[in-house]
Amino acid sequence: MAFFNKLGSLTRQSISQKGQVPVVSMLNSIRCMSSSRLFIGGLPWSTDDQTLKDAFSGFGEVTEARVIMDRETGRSRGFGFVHYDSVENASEAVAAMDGQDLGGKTVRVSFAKERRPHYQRELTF
DNA sequence: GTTGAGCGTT
Repeated sequence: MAFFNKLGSLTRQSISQKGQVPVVSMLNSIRCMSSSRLFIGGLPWSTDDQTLKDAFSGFGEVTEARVIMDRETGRSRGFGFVHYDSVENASEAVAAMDGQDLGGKTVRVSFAKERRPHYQRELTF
């Protein structure tokens, strides 16, 4: 199952990270995977919400798809978020879409970090 | 008419 394969991958990845207590970053990885929100990086500048949703709608119900726009210029910042109705579907999307070509760019798909209030932005855990 | 690692206005 892709979910547990990815968990093992993230665990090994977190243990090799520098400057962090392994168990802390491992718990962060597990916490991220308990969510069905995905971070999508490396998007072409032309990608919009609907394009993003279409690209990720083959692995389950996409409840939200958003390309983050620059608040001043209104142009894409080249990344976005996709929400699924379940963690399992999100996991399948990571396995299937990470590293794939989308509009000529190689996209990076991973579980999103927990969205935190601004006053906690500098905190790791 | 530009950019290319990152983690989002509610």
